[in-house]
Amino acid sequence: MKIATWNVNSITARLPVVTRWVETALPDVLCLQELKCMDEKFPAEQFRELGYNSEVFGQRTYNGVAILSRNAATNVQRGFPDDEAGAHSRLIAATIEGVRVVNAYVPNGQSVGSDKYRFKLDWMQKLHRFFDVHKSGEPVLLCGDFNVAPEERDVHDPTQWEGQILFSKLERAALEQIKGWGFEDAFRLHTQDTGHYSWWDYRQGAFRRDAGLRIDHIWVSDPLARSCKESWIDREPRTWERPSDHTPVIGVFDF
DNA sequence: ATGGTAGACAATCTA
Repeated sequence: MKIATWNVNSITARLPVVTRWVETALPDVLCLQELKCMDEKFPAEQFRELGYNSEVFGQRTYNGVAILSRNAATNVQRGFPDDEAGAHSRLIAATIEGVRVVNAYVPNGQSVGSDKYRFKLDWMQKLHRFFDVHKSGEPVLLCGDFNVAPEERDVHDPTQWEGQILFSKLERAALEQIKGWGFEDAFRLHTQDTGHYSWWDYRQGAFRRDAGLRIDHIWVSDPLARSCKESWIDREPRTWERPSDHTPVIGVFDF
């Protein structure tokens, strides 16, 4: 099973780039974030032609997540169980080939200490509690745009980023709390060095300078960690015309 | 020092 996660920053703007990548990468499962469109605008037919089923949790203008899969997705869950009407579309989960796949778009948080920062920390607490119903012996995979770089080696300039949004102490602690459920970072099962990033700001030539952060992740419970053959970040789509500011993260499992 | 760029959607908001 080959699974990928990608924040596409508008699926309608990014459709050419995403279909081009899918045609050669051929993931079995593709988790998308930041669709920026409602369910009825999602290009499900185009993905159907490429052989994918789409489970979509859209939202007008902001957010929106989807799980595309070659095989059937069952028990699809949209949002947190206690979400009220008008809650952000940031979470979708489905069972595919026996794996509980959870696709999360963690809030950006804007700036440390802001209302959006507190919303981010609250949302991450909710995500932590979301796994209360699962045991770490089950095959569970949590992926998406976590909007947090876990460690210094995931940041191009840790000194500059220390205490900033995406790399502040409380965000990293909240991430550790979620991980404490029993997750392992699939990417770090195989690669230990620095210089691997999944996001580069559109501004100030960040990609050209390789001024990136590793904020998109695939986390897995023990049964999946033991069957994880490879995990990498494919930075090629970030070099294409009209790219997303994020690039796909991939994991391959014998499962 | 509060920019810089991209997207949605029509004056700002979010990232």
